[in-house]
Amino acid sequence: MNSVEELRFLVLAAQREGNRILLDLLRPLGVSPSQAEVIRVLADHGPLSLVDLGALLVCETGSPSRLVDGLVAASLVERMPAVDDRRRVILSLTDAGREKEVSIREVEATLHGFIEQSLTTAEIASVNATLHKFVSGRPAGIAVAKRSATPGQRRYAPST
Amino acid sequence: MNSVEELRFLVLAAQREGNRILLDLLRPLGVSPSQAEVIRVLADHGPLSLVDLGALLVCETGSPSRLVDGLVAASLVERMPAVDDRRRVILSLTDAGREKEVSIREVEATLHGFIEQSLTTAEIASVNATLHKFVSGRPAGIAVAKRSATPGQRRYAPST
DNA sequence: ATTTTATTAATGACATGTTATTCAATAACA
DNA sequence: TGTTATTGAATAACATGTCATTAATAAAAT
Repeated sequence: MNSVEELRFLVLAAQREGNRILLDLLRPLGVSPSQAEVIRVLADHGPLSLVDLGALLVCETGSPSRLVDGLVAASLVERMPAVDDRRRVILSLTDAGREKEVSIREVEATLHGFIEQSLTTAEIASVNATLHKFVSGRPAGIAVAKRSATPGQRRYAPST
Repeated sequence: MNSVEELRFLVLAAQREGNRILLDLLRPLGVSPSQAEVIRVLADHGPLSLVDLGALLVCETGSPSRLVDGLVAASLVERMPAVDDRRRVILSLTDAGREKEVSIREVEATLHGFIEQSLTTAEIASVNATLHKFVSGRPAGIAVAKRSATPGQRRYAPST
């Protein structure tokens, strides 16, 4: 197997193994990795329509209707019709959603701890730079860029 | 967003975007990326039982019964009961499967060309080394290691 | 103003990824 | 040998990821 092919499968392997770890860590919270991403994006980027949410998600292309369905059913996300455009729906976290987000951040911190145990800061920065080159310009790359431009760790208490 | 979190999403983004490119390239062949992986593994690693195949796949954990189902339905893979152990099933490529494999290798070469346009050889080697550290010891990492230990490009003509 | 085009969200369809369960066949063991 | 434990494959169930289609609304064009 040449290096490029190995890269393909190592990226796939890293995604799968990371997802499985996250799956295990999130199981007690009753949310999936994709659902956790939605909750984190809604927490960080305020109320969003479905398309705007979709543009910030890495986990899925297109409009994440079904993904949001599950979160609404779990009373973690609220759907509100937009006042100025009745096609649009505005999504925001409920109180329960905001509480869930705190737990999700704790789980993510645990996962990040695991990752930092196997990789050095320099290695992480190097991989980030290279992968960024590959995905830049594509939807998932744009989503990551938009989100990494904003603070992931909340600097102030929630405005609620 | 800190570097570790960015790493998580860049790995996810790279996997998703790469998969979408492969999906498009494979569409004319009528096989999915996962099915293509099965065909490549069967071609390179000879007849295998379902569990042995599963151990070489990165795309899935557990025994890939359903994945193989589709390939058997498409007459690309053959199921044969093992003579010494009637629980086991021996999977091998049909003639059509071997022809399909040739096309799959061409598609992969195209994809690898795309990747090599955005990344240098040194970058690829560096990412590979780092991601390998992360997945080593885990099932998907073991699968990659086993497969990269064998020649991915066929050196001799098929024995058929 | 009316028609046409574009956008938003929802829905259905199909293959995947994961997990748990079931059943047959083999292995281990008393 | 007879019983129990383990293994291999198949199956079912549920949420995902992708794509196509549809209905309602808004925007653009004539």
